[in-house]
Amino acid sequence: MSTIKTKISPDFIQKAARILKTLGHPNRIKIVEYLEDGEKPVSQIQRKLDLIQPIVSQHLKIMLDRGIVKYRQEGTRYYYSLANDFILKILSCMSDAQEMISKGEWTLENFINSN
Amino acid sequence: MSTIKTKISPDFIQKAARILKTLGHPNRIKIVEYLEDGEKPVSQIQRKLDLIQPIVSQHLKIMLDRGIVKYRQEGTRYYYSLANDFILKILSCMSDAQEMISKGEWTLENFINSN
DNA sequence: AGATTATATAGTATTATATCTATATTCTGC
DNA sequence: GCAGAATATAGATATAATACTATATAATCT
Repeated sequence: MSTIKTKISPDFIQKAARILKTLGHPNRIKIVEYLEDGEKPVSQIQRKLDLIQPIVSQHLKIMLDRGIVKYRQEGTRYYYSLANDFILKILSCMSDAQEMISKGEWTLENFINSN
Repeated sequence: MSTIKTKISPDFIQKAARILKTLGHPNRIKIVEYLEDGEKPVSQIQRKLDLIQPIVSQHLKIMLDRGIVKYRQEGTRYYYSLANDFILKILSCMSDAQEMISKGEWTLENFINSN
């Protein structure tokens, strides 16, 4: 019950929404998590997540455009990495949520009204 | 450069994505922020955010279904509030991001490849 | 130069979201 | 019971996101 007092400035709200929306996809979360311990070439991400190559490239492009990841090219390999460690804070926040939910302190889905 | 070490369990990733995606809309962020200091009836949210009523109700419904908000009915009024203060942590995380960006420590958009 | 590898990009079909308008529901006061 | 207020819900439509297939690019190796 701590008083958190958020204040996101009105013109930042659009950007904040964009960041959250971008992270709001399972594969992109997985990619970010996988990049946590350093840069990885596309092929390695692909194998790790068991996805076809264009899917990986497309998700990476989305995250590139939105400043979530960056890359470094070396020959024919593109090494992707997190543009900013900050992104991990959001994920670590989510792993806190996971804990709350597993402890039953938060019931995520409203099953009465579930879509 | 702190080592954050996220670990979100594979079966929680879907849920995490859903939460983030749900918050990934400007109006929903605004609603959550507005609910920060306590429950509010729909009409008040509507006036505050300058939106038409069905839009507000629909966003509230989405967040209700996903366990972000809850409500309490009193007569013809529906008082909505945050289902869990935890959501605010995510927003406070975003206000940190805002600060980083304003300080130039993070360049969000990749303007070369912007879509 | 030709073949191969790694990756990006284009095009497309499918599905999900968002917004709007219109209408239904539910409660209250008369 | 009727009128009005507050809110929900339905339906239509527009837009965006996703995933897939196919193809292009670009570097490397022979």
